[in-house]
Amino acid sequence: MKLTQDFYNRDTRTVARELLGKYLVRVQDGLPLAVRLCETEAYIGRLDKACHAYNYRRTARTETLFAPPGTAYIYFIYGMYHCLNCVTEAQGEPCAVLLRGGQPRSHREALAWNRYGKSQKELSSYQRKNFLNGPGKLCKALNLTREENGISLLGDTLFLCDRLEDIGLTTPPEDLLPFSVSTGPRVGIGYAQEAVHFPWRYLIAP
DNA sequence: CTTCAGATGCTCT
DNA sequence: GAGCATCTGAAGA
Repeated sequence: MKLTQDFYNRDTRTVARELLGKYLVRVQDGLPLAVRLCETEAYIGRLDKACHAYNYRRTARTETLFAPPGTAYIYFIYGMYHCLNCVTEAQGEPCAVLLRGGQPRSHREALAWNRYGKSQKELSSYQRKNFLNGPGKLCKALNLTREENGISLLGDTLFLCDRLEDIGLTTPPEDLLPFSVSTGPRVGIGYAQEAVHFPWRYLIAP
């Protein structure tokens, strides 16, 4: 079923870990584009210098992090890309999980078109292999921008669920196999002093 | 496979 | 004005 507010209203690291293997669904032109998540990172404002809302810093950008759990926090980065997060913990605690990578599970043609402006068949093997392994890539493929910042993940246009049957598809057997979780330091936060080493990156082990 | 430069504009000081 | 929770294509090994 669709993940509820109770799912997001928990410790951010727990949510980040449990989001692995879940499906991110973005409805575009009536089509449910689905991605299986395989990489996430936790950001916890009250104690984490890597978090945009460290020490409860409140600015126009971080306002979304103070929204209720189960809100989408989408920000613009490096002048070109967007990153999608799920707001977590009790409202007022500025915390989120960055969605860093996934695997396509539906409408691959639409995903390829969003990402490269061409058909799936025209992609190079390099492009295929690195199709959704980055937060900017995820947003590009799902056509997510700041337009979607602040929308609820409990609604019907952008949400997470634990089975493809929830959107009228069939979950492939490989997705039902148990997996183990790897952890490690987060990516691209070299400025964050002691928080640089926090092992708050979660991946489905290879 | 790896490294590397360059792109590009918002955000906060 | 400096820096950024990134990606791409080209070039080298």
